[in-house]
Amino acid sequence: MGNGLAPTLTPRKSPRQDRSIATVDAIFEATIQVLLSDGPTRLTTTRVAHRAGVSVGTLYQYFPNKQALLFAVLEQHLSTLAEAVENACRDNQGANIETIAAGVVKAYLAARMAQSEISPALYLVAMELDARALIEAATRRSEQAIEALLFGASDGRFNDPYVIAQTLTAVIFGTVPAFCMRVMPHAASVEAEKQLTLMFSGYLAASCKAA
Amino acid sequence: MGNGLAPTLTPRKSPRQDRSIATVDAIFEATIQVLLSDGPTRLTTTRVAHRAGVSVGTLYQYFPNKQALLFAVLEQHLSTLAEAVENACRDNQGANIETIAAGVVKAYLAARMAQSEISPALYLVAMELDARALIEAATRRSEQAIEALLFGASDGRFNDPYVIAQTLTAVIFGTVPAFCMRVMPHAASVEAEKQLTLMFSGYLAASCKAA
DNA sequence: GATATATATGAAGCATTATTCAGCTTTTGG
DNA sequence: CCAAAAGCTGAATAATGCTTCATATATATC
Repeated sequence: MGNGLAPTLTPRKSPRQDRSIATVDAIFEATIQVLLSDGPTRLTTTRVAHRAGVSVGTLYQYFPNKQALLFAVLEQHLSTLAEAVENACRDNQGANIETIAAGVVKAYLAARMAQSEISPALYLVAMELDARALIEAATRRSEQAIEALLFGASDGRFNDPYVIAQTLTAVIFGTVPAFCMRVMPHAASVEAEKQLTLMFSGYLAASCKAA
Repeated sequence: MGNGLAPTLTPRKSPRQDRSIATVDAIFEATIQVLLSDGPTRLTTTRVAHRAGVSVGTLYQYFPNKQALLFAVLEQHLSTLAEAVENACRDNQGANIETIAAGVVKAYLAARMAQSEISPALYLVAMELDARALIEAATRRSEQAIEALLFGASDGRFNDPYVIAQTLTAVIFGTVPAFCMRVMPHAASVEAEKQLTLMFSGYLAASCKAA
C-alpha cells in the first residue's frame, strides 16, 4: 500500500516576517477546525485556506501539498499523547504497582479526552498518509518511558519489563480510542478509568509474581 | 460530522438470474481485493468493476453508490469478528476464569489474523461512512456474549458482569488493531496472545474478589 | 421462434479538487 | 521615500472519479 513516490512533506518556505508566522499558525489551526467541523474527507485545501482567512495560494507557499498539512497536525497530536505518558512515568518514579497503573491510565485518558474530538479524524488521516513512522515513534516513546518506570517500581522486579511495557502501550493506545468512539456519558469515562486501572494493576502484579 | 443527506445504502436491484448472482459476488470479492492491493483511497468504482470483470454500469445496477459497496464489506467483516467472540463464549460456558480469558483472546486474535490484511483498510472505511451503528452492533454482540459467559463462570460471581464485559470488549476490539498495525513477526503475535491472556485473567480474578 | 424481461456495456456528463502562476500588496532596510 | 524582498491573491489548469443512460446482449417464457 506504499504510495510509490514520496512527495516532500517538509515546508516549502519558512516564514520570515511576523505576518507570515501568524499566517502559518492560522492555517494550522484552520486545518484542525475543518477536520472537526467537516470531517477528513471534506477537508480541502481551499476550505482550509478560507477558514484561515487566506487564499489557497498562500497555503501552498508554506505547505508543499495537502498531505504535508495533515502530517503536521498528526505529528503534533501523537507527540502530545506520548508526552503525556512520559510525564506520568516521570512523576511516578519509584511508586508501587497500584499507583503506577493508576497514573499511566489517568494521564493518557486525560490527554486523549482533551483532544477527543479530533482524534478519530486523525486516525483516518494516519492511514491515508503513510504515517507508520510517526506512530512507531510515539509508541516507542511510550514503551521506553513505561519500561524505565517499571525498573524503578518499589513493589518488585519484572523479568521482562520491555514486553510488559509493549503490552501496556498497545492496550492504552488501542483501547482508549475504542472507548472514545462510542458516545460516552461522562460517568462512563470515570468507570472506564477505574476498570482499566484495575486491569493494569492486576496485570503488573501477576507479571511480578512470575519473576 | 453527520453527512447531512443519507443516500440509500440498500441494493438498487436484487439479482434474479444465476448470472447476476455471480456478478454481485464477483463485485463484492473485487472490492476486497482492491482494498487490499490498492488501498482505500485508490478504490474507485471503475477499478472495482474492472477487477470483477464487469463494467461500471453493471456495478451501479446493484449498488446505488460507492459507499454502499464499502458498507457491505464492512458489515461482513464486523459480523465475522463478533461471531468469533460469540462462538468462543459458547464453547467456554462454565469454564474457569483462566480458560475464559485464554479462550476469548485466542478466538478474537485468530479471527483478526485471518483478516489482518483487510482490517486496517476497513477501519478507514468505517470512519468515512457513518458506520457507528454497525460498530455499535458488533460491540453489543460481543458484550452480551461475554456477559453471559461470566454469569456461568465456575470460579466465582461478578457483581457487575456487564461493566466487565464492556471493558473486555473495548480492550480486545481496540488493542488488537494496535498490535496489528505494526509489522508483527509471528513470534510477537504468540507473545501478544500470552500477555493479553495474562492481563485478562488477572482482571477477572481481581473483579471476582471484589464481588 | 418471438416477445418480454433481465443483464451488461462504457463513453459522456458533471462535479470536485489539488496545484500553479502571473500579477498585486505589504514590509523591510537603507 | 524608494527599491528589493517577502507575502498574498484567486482565476485557470489539469486530473480524477462518481454516476447516468442510450444501446446492446443474454436469458426466460410461451
